[in-house]
Amino acid sequence: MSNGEVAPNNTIYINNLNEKIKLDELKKTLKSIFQQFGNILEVLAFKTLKHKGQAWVVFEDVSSATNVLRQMQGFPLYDKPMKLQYAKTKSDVIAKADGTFVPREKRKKHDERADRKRREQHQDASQSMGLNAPYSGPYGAAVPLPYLGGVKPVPEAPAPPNKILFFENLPHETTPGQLQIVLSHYHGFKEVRMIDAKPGIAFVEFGDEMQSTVAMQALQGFKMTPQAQNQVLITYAKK
DNA sequence: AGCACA
Repeated sequence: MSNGEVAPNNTIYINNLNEKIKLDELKKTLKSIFQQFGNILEVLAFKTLKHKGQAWVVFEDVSSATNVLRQMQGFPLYDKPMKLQYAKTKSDVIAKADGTFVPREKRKKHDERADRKRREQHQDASQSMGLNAPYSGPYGAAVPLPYLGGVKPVPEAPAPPNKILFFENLPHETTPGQLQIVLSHYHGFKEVRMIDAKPGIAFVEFGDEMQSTVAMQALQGFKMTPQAQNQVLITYAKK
């Protein structure tokens, strides 16, 4: 019964996100990981203390959200397994498309007389939570992959943009040739290097950081084969 | 833990 289940919704509510990641990056990353499930209308995240570590991903179709929920539950992102639920309420973009959107200011028009005296007596408790940027790594620490039982590798320092990308979580049987086929579609692709002693990872070089960034965002979370379990994680290589 | 509409 009251186990926290929520009715299907276009929007996925995510929590247990790594709060150290800057919102811009977080939103981009979520988008690139989830876009494979369907068209995303919006990704929202806020920095207020009440909303840290949370995000909303709005899909055009409920079925996309449902697939995300089934397939990506617990997916480790920036070192933390994501917790996914349907959002409790309809997102504004959806309501606007519906024609059911009610602007927020007018929404409390229920008891027009009951609360008329309640003018904003907020304490203005200026929570100085403005610009704390704990660190500025763009893509966050590499995610330790198979996410088995709790033992984590050392937290890696976040790497700044780099024309070389670091791929993890590849199926171990992946060959450089297979990867090259995928990568050759991206502008500026130069070469892929794999290490026999370390299956599942690869270094991929592009002409510059712009090109590597485009490829990273396009390929983030992809699967080498349809039946592959693991979704590939891509970060900038450490310099 | 925490469900918004920057």
